[in-house]
Amino acid sequence: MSCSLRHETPLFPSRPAKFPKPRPEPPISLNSTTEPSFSSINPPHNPCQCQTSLFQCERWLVAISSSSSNSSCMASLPLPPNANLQTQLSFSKPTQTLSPNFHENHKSFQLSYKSHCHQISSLCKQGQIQEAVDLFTKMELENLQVQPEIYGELLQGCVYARDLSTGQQIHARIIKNGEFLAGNEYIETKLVIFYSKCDAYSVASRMFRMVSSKNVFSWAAIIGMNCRMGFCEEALLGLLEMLDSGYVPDNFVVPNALKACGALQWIGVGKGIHGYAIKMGYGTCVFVSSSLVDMYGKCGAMEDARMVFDGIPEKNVVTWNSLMVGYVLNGENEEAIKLFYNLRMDSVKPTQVTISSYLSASANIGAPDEGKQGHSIAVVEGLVLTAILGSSIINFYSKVGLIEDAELVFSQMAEKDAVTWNLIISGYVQVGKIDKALGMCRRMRSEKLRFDSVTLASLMSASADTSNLKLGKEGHCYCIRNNLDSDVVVASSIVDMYAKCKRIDCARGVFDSVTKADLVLWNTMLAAYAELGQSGETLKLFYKMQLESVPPSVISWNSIILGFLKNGQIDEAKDMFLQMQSLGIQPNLVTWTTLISGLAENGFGFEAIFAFQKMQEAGIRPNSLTIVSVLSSCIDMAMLQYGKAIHGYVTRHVLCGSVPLATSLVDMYAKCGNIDKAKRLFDMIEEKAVPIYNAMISGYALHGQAVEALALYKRLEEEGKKPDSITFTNALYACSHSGLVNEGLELFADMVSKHHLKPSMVHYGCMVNLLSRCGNLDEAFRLINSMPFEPDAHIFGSLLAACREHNNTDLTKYLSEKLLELEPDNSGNYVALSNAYAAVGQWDEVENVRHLMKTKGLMKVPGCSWIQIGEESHVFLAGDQSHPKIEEINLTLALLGSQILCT
DNA sequence: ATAGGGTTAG
Repeated sequence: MSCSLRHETPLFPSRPAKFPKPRPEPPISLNSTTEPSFSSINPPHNPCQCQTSLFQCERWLVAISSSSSNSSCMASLPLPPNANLQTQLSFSKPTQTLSPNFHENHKSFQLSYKSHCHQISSLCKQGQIQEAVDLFTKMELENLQVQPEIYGELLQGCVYARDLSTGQQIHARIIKNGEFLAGNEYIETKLVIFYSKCDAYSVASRMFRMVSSKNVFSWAAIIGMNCRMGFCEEALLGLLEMLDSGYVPDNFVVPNALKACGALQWIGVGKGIHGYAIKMGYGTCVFVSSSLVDMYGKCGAMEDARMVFDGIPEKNVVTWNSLMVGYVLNGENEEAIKLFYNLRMDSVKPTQVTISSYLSASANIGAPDEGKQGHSIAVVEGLVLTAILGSSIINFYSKVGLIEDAELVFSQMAEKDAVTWNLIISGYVQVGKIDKALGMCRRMRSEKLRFDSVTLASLMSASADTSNLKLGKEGHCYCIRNNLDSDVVVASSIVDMYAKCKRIDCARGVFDSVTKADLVLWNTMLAAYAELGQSGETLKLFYKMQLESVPPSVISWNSIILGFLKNGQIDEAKDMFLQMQSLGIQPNLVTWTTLISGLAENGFGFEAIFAFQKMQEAGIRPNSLTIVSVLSSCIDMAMLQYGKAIHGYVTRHVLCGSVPLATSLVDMYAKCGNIDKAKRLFDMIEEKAVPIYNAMISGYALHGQAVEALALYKRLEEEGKKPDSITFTNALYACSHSGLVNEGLELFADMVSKHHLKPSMVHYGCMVNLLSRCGNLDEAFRLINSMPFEPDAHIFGSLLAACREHNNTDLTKYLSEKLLELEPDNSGNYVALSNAYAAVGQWDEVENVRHLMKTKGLMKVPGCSWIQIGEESHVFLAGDQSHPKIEEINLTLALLGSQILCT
């Protein structure tokens, strides 16, 4: 899989457009070419003393009021791009001359006036604001005296349509009318409501402060606007000020105030308002009680939310939705799902909100059947597939691993936004379909949607998963150019990307550049050091985070333990394991599994098994990873009986089905000496993955059953599966163990020409071993010369092992010098060395090598629990086929010509 | 009055 972008549309544009910060309101300047903003709108105290004139500002017509002292912009009228100023002016300023037959027509004018007003009103209610304004203009042109209510209706129409610019035109005409409408409470209130609803924050609040007549409606509008725009404290302050000035917050204000409490999680204030609402008799208002349910849910008080909910006699769908949202928010997904069931039983018609929340709950607990029902109900109910509903469905399918279904919904959606795209992208990333994710990114860009921090977090995660440093760097640069790198989530993903691409220095650089690190970011950096076994750096960071008042989570502790284990510091790891518990952090599944596998990998098989028992006593259910680690310890200790017990546990707890686990079990039986049982288990597995074949082949190889091993390799090929590098290591080892030179050579050739695999040092090592064991040292040396790399210690080890046969003192001397120069890095090589000395009878040297091994702490073959150096070597091979050093282990065994000790 | 997206540990 290639993520190269060379021949594709570049994912990240090299010269991105400036990334504008979202602005609630456009800037203003009379001589600027941009749209005027409202920040400089400064309504005069007494509009009737003002004269209003109109100026054109590029495409904008601006109403300017000139009072005696200064002139300021009052409102703006957008003009169509090619509008002629003159016509526009005459259009807005009808002549004052009366038509000659005015009086004759007066009666019919009155009739048409009424019908016009009625028509305007109904047009406004239908949301046809433009048509209403046209009719209104017609009335003005006909010199009909327009009553204040009409302006109110029109403004209300603009509120429905959220049409800011048309409302501004109405405002301008109100100002033009000067004396007639000045100080009209109804109009002023409507204007405040209009600007508030359109989220024109500064105009609305300024105007509200200016108007002489405040009332419950304008207060409600201002509080609501503050709430919507996230100024929750201001909203609540408004409520207090309102009460203070003697206005009585009604059942329209209370929901907004409750919303602010919910957003701030101020449950105390929320409860106060709850009390007020009950006293005022709003308890029966479904708007108020639904808001209470929502507020308690947002504050995490689900019992209270439920109590309010249960006390509502006439619930509507919003009430149900609010409670369900609360459950989802507080992680009580099962409750949310139960509630949906009750809602259905109550014959409540679900809305998009219902389905979205229900799907969130289903996605969170990975309940495919439940979620599918939600999708079906949405279809049956004929709900429109909006961006939000569609996104919820996509999120659900991708979280339960049904990416194809997510794709289908995605293709059906007419209305997609950045969230929709981000969901499908992260869905692909999560299932490892990185190319598809990148393709979606390109499509997203071609639809003129910009990548945001969420897109980049997914992209960085994709780069991390594939160790694609090039893509990662490009993404990082994009983040810098577009100010996305200040987002901690993005920063975490960048740090993780650099760490997984083996650039710990870059990771640390990015980490250090973040000013407000959160827990996840600290944990990301800790994990990066831990993975490398840099326990010192991990620990330093661990202390540093606490100095900066970020309390470590169980994840942080897990990294500390991992760091020590990766560095072989078993005692320190165990100490940390105890420390975390004394500080009240309970080890979780990951902690136990880290500990168990760390102990196993460091050769502490008994301790690993002991820890596994402790884990069960602590009531933590192991998963397949834990079992694999324990099995590797069983193999290590050749504890067939315990391995069988684990097998029983796996069967009882239905943990089967995992490929690594099945592989491990086959491996365990094979390596613990029960090859027949291994074969029986192997045959029982229906869908056999390549690693399971590898385990079985390795088992046969270890038992010297090379013919069976090669037959299995053939079978693997016949079944159309692709042998991998480990398959060849094991099969070559079988040949080498049984001295099957021709078969080995054939395998080696197959590997290169038929399966296009590049032999690694290990494969060359196997071949050298095979050739030299069969006495064909010339061929072995020829192969070494043809290798694309310098021979390593293993190769010399192999050759040394061959010296046992030849008792060639000179060659032993030469090879052992070479090997010692290379500083043999595992005990296998030392063993080979010592065996070679033993073969030529240099027992002093044998003792020297043993001593060397002891001082280097290498008395163990990696993954092998015990060896006996000398004429006979007994080895218990540890590790399953996914052991990180499996190739080395297999080779070491080949070197040793070891015997399996059967139990 | 209610709804959708991203990052960390074995």
